[in-house]
Amino acid sequence: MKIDKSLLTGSTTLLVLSLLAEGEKYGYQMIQELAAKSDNTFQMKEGTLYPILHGLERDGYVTVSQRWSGGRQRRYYRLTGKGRGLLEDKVKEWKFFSGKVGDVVASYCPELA
Amino acid sequence: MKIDKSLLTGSTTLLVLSLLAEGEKYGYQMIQELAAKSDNTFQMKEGTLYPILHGLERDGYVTVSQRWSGGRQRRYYRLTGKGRGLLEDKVKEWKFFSGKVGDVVASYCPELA
DNA sequence: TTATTATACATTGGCCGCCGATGTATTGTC
DNA sequence: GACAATACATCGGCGGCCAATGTATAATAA
Repeated sequence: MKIDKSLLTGSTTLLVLSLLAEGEKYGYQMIQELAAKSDNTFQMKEGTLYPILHGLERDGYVTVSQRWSGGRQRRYYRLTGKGRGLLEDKVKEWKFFSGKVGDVVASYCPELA
Repeated sequence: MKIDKSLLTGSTTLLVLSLLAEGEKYGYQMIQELAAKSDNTFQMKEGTLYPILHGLERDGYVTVSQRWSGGRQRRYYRLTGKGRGLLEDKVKEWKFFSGKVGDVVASYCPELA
C-alpha cells in the first residue's frame, strides 16, 4: 500500500530509535532492515536518516563508533541511557496519539473502524 | 499529553473528513467538537482548518451551503460521494500505516509495546 | 580488464503541511 | 459601552522530509 509521505512526519525518529533498541547498527543497515521488516512500507531515504542520526548524536541520544566490518568502514550507532528514555517517551506519545486518532474515527464513522 | 505537532501531519484531513461523516458541520463547530472528543489532544487551528476545507471544496470532496443559524451566518460543509470515498481511503491508509508502525516498534522493542 | 551494481556515508535546495499572528464582523454578556 | 465569544479568512514563516547529487570502495558481471 502506498502511504502518503506526510503521514510519516514525526514518526521517523521513533522508527529509528526502535531499530536501535535491539543493539548498535549502522545507517545503511537500518534502511535495509526497516524496509524488510515493514514489507517496503517504510523506505527511508539517506537524506532523511543521516541528518536524524547526526542530530541524535549531537543531542546525546546515541553514541557512534566507526570501525571496519565486512571489508567496510561503518559508523555504528548505539542508544545511550538518554536515548533509551527518548525512545520510551516516543513510544508512549505514539500510542497515545494513534489511539486518539482511532477513537475519533471510530466515534464519527464506526462503520469504517 | 502533549503531542509533537509533526505527528499530526498528514492525519488532519482524515480527522476533518471523519467529523463530516456524521453530517454537515461548520468550521468553528468542527474545531470545538474535535477538541472535546479528543480531550483537547487535537486543538486544530483556524489557519489549519479553513485552508483544508477550501481545498476539499475546490476538489469536489465537500459542498458548502451558507445560511443563517442560531443568529449567525455559517458555512456548512457536507461530504460528497467522492468525499466519502476519500474518507474510506484515508481510513484504510491510516489503519495500514499505524499498524505498520506498531509492528516495527513491537518487533524491535517488544517490552515497550 | 573494465563496466556496472551494491554498499556506505554525506549534504543541500526545495517542497509541502501546519500554525501563529492578525484581520474583520457580529452576537451575547457584564 | 466594554469585553468575550462566535465565525470566517489569509499569509508569512518554520520545520520535516526527500530528490538529487556527490564521494569512495567492494563485489560482480561482461
